[in-house]
This record gives sequence, structure tokens and C-alpha cells, in this order.
Amino acid sequence: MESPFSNFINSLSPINPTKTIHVSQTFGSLSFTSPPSVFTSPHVSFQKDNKFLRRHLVSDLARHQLSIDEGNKDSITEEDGSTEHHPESLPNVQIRGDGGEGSAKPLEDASDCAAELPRELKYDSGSPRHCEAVNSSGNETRSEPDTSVALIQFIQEPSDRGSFETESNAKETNHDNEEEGCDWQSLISGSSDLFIFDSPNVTETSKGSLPKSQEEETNVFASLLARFPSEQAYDLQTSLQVGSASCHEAHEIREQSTQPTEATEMNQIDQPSENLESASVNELFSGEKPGKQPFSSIHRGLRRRCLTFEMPRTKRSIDSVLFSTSMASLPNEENPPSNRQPITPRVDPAKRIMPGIGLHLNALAGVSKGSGISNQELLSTNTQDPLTNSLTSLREDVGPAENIVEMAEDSSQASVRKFETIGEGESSCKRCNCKKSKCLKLYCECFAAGVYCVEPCSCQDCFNKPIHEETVLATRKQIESRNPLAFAPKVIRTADSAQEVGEDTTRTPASARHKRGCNCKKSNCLKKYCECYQGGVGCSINCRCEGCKNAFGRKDGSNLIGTEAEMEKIQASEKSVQDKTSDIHAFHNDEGQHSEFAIPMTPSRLFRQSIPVATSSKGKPPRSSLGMITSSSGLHQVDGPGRSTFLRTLSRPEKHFKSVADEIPTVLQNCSPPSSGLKTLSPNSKRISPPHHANRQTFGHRSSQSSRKLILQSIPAFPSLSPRR
DNA sequence: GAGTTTGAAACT
DNA sequence: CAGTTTCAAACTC
Repeated sequence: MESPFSNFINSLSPINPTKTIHVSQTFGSLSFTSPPSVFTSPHVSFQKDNKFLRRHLVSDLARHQLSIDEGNKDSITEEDGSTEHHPESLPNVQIRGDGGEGSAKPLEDASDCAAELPRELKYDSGSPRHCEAVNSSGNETRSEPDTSVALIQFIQEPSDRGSFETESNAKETNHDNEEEGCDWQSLISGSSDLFIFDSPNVTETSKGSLPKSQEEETNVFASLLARFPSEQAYDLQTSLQVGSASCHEAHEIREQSTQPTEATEMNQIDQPSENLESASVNELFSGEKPGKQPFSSIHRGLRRRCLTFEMPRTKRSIDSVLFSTSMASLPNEENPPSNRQPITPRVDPAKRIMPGIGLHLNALAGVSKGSGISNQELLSTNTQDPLTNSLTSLREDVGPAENIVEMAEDSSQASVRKFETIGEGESSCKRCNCKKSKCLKLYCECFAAGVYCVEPCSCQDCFNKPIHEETVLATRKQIESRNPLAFAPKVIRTADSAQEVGEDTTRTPASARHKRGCNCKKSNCLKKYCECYQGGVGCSINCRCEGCKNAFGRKDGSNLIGTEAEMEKIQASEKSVQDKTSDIHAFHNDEGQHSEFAIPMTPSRLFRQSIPVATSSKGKPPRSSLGMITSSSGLHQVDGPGRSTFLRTLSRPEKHFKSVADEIPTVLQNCSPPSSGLKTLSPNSKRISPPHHANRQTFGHRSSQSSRKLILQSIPAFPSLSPRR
């Protein structure tokens, strides 16, 4: 850190030093601690994200801001310009492309970030995944340096789209940076992977930063932002804006979250790398801007730990995510997925494996275990593009902090994401304790979340490891063949919820619901035995539970959604047993606030939150009628069990039905005529009938409706649901 | 930490 | 598709 850069920084602004400190921490944390698989996968823990956290935070913030300030990109850019941090990322870029221009400032500003970026780039390049990503992307297959180059290109693109410095140049710049940041490197040396993750982010930041050459920077950013999907732009902006602050926060977060070991750096790295590879690389290289979106997605992906096998899919997922996430439709992204062969990505199992676990997402994770990720991957691989996309998007949603923000997107997309945030909530990093399932069945939380088992797991005869990638994939496929949604997020949040949640990521939207619903008989849905409760969502029509007292919302429609629900939840969490009485109390507690959301959340809650998001993305929201109903209605009514007679898929009535509907993005639902059919069809014929109204009613937040609309609009991209089934 | 409870997943 | 078994998490002590 003592490098001349630090000196510059110091001279420039008092703030910088602090940044540098943070940075150092982050690096250290990164290098030393490997966050657990953060991503969507349940395993993923917030902590895991250390590195990710930054980005995520930033991204999340950015997302939020974006959502809020969609129109204010310019302002953001301005902020970026104001904030010196952004420049940090730029420095690398500047050095590369600008030649003389921005170099000075960027360097200065970059002291922290810049150093990181170059490093990241370097490392990234080194990571096998990067190479893979590059390859997969179809861009030039490049050695490690190539990857860095690619990153650089990204950066440059924003600034200088047409003019890319030669890769060699980029490399040179990188080297320069590296040299300068030797300290960093030394610190980081061990955690190349981590950097890789960062790299995507970095690239983003760098993009934003690149243009920075002071005055130009703002303009450039604005243009860039405009180009980029709001989210991405946001991320960039946020990164820039947040600048030191973000860095600090991120660092802090990391520190807090940093789990020393869980997610090995490899894992984290892999995921991010995957994301990067799939999204960033492909898009960036191939296209240009799409890349940015990918980044956002990437961030999400990063969080999640994706199984390596999923890698290819992850790309898709990412793409899908991008779609979902990016308000603007990204035809490119869509195409890429198709073009990109999810499978190909796997190309180097060794790489994936080696670096760590592949991510498929979270995202995550997520999903958690994002959940989703694996699902996404699987799905994607399987073929059902639309579904997979949705799923992937869902997974992406999973991202922890992002979850909330993303919720809307996710829900809209019905795809994946969010959850995984949950995964984060999972933050605890899921760990399984499987003894007989070999971690190849859904019994295994890790497997179900699409995450590889890690050290913390105390499983026996575990096959859910990169080493057994093939087995894992094959098993997944089998399971998916049975139930395409098997790996999809279980909890779905509707767009409404997402919007509702809006800024408060922590809140569990009333609209969020468990896809399948629970079947609790003895726990009264007041314990984690209940998947709904565990997911932090209320029971819905889909639930067949008996004596439901779910603090998050009862199946019968007694909506506790608001404060009451929170109260109950809290009480329940405190002491599940006393729940009955507590429930009543909870109801009484009607404070407008939903403490739940506000509440820091127990891990479970966090997890839930994140999860719901992810899930939300996947499916429920989509169900036009059903989804709506379920989400919203869940609360209100209906009788139970949502077993619908749903026509379609339901061999097993509800599940398939639900899953399908859930999976279907809200957009699709809306768009698709079938929705109407679905509504009528709802598995629980009972429930369905009133879909629309019920839904609306049920939705705690009316605003949510508007939000949905928005989401829907944004979502356009989702593939048709039909394909799968 | 061991044992029990619970409900999802898997199987028939 | 319903019923049963298997399984592992959640919970209790």
C-alpha cells in the first residue's frame, strides 16, 4: 500500500488513505478468508461474499438507486465523477487506453481501487475460468493475460468502444498496475480467485471509471450508463459513487461476513469467474455493452456459489438474469445463451473444479442456495431455454443484498434471482450433514441449492463435489427430468413484493410465497420444518398445511403480512412452541412497520429473504393468476391446499403445477394468454378462481401492482414457459 | 452431542 | 395419484 499510489492518494484527498486501508483489508480478507459460497445457494453465506459483498453491496445499492432513480443516471454519473473512488477503477483503464489522459487522476483516485483492479485483472486472467469464460464467450481464447485483456477491453469499451488498445497494451497496463501494486499482489497472491470475482466488478467499475478522465468522465459515464442497463449502470455508478465509502463498507462487510474458510476462495472465485465468463466475457467481447448487464448479473452470480458443472448454464443463467435484471431487453443476452452453449463452458472441468466450485449461481446460489443456480444451470443445460432462463434469472436474484432490490426484477422475470440472496441469509452458508444421500439428492441442501459441498459440510460419502462433477450433473439432470423445477427457488416473490420491499431488502414481501407450499401438520408452520416459514414467507393457497399459524402469513388469508406477521415471526423465532399464543399477539401487533423486515434478521430470516427473492424470480410471480394469487393471495386465502387440478403439468398436481406457474415469470404470465387459463386452472381450483382480484387484494402492497407492471414491462425477454413442458 | 420430531423427497 | 419409506434438517434435551 505504501506504493506511490498511496502517496498520491494521500496528497489528493484525506479520504483516500482510509480507502487504502479498507482495500488492504479487503484484500487481506480476500486473500485470507475465502467466503463460503455465497451465492444463491443456500450455502452461500453473506460472509462468503466478502469480496462479493463489496460488489454486491455496491451493486445492490446501485440497483436500489437505479430502481429509485432510474431516470437519474446522469446524476449518478455526476456523483461518480465527484467521487474519486470510481476513478480508481479507471486508473487501470486509463493507463491502458487513455494513454495520458486519465492516467494521472485515475491513478490517484485509483490508489485503492486501481490497485485492486489491476490485480484483479491479473489474477483474473490467471484464473482458469477466465480463460474458459473467454473461450466460452467465443471471444478469442486467451491465456490468462488474455482474460485480463478482455477485462480491460471492457473497460476500454466504455471509454473507447471502438478503440481498444491492443491486448498487449492492456496487458502492459495491467503489468504496470501489478508492478505498482506489488504489495497488493503479494497480499492477494493467494486469492487470485477472489480477485477474479472482483474483476468482474472491477471491470464494471473500471468501465465506469475509465471514462473518468475528469470532465470527460462524467459525460462518458452518462453515456455509458445510458448504454448499460440501469442495473449495471447502477452498479458502476454505485461503485464509483460509493467510491471509497463503498470500498470501506464493503471491506467492513467483508470483515464481518468474512468467513475464514467456508467458501474457499476457489469457490467464490469460480462462481464469479463463471459469471464473468459467461456474461461479462461473452457479452463484453461479443457485444459490447451487454456485458455490463452481465456484470450486474455477475455480481449476483458471484455471490452464489455455483457448482462448476453448472458453469455453462450459469452463463445462461446470467444471461437470463441479465435479461431479467436489465430493464432494457437484452436480445443479445438472450442470444448469447443460446449461442453460448451452456455445456461448453464446462469445458474444463478441471478448471472449474480446480479453482473451486463453479458457480452456477446463487444468484444464489442463488440462491442459495439459490437455489437456484444449480437449477438454472441444469435447466439451461437441459434445454428449456425459457424456463432455464427464468430459472437462471431467479437464481441470480438470489444474490444476497441484491435480492431485495432484485426482487422486483426477479419477480417480474419470475426467474431466478433472488434467492439466493437468501442464500446469503443462508449466509450461514449451508452445510449439509448427509449420510446416505451422498449429497446427490434434494435432501441435501447443498445439492438442492446447486452448490457443491464444502469443508464445513459434515456429509459422508459426498459426491457433490467438483471432482464428481459429472455425477452431480447427471444426477441433476435426472432430477430435473422428473421435476424441472426441482432446483428452482422454492420461494417466489412477486414483483409487487419486490417493489414493496423496495429499499428495504430485508423485508419479506407479503407477496412472497413458497412455490409448492408446505404440508405441515404438526408444526403449525411456525417452525423451520415448514418451508414457507423457513423461507420467511407466508403460507398460501398452495399450502396443505394444517393449523397454519405461519407468522409470515397464514394460508387462510389471515394475513399477518404486516407487522403482525412480523411479530409472529419474531415470536415464533424466539420460541416456536408458544407460537399459538404468540400468533395472536403478533396479530395484535399491527404496527405498520414490519419489524421483520426491518429487523436485522436472523440468519434464517436473511436467508428467507434472499431465498424468496430467488424463488420469486423463478416462478411464482409468473403464474399470472396462480402466481399472483399465490403470492398475494397466499395470504388470503383459499383453502388450502392448493392442489390444483392444474392441468398441465401436474402429474403431481400441485407441485408441477405450482412449479410451473411459479417458474413462469410474471411477465410471461401477463403476456401469455395461458395465464388466464392458469388462473382458472389453479391447482387448487378453489384458489385460483379469483386470481387477479385475489392477487391484488392479497398483495399487501398496492404499489406492488404498479411495480409489477413495471417489472413486467422490463422483463420482456423471458422465453415462453411452454417450452419445457 | 445424542436423540427425537418433522416434513420434504423419493419410492412403490 | 395416493400411500409409504427414506432422508436430513430442525428441534429438544
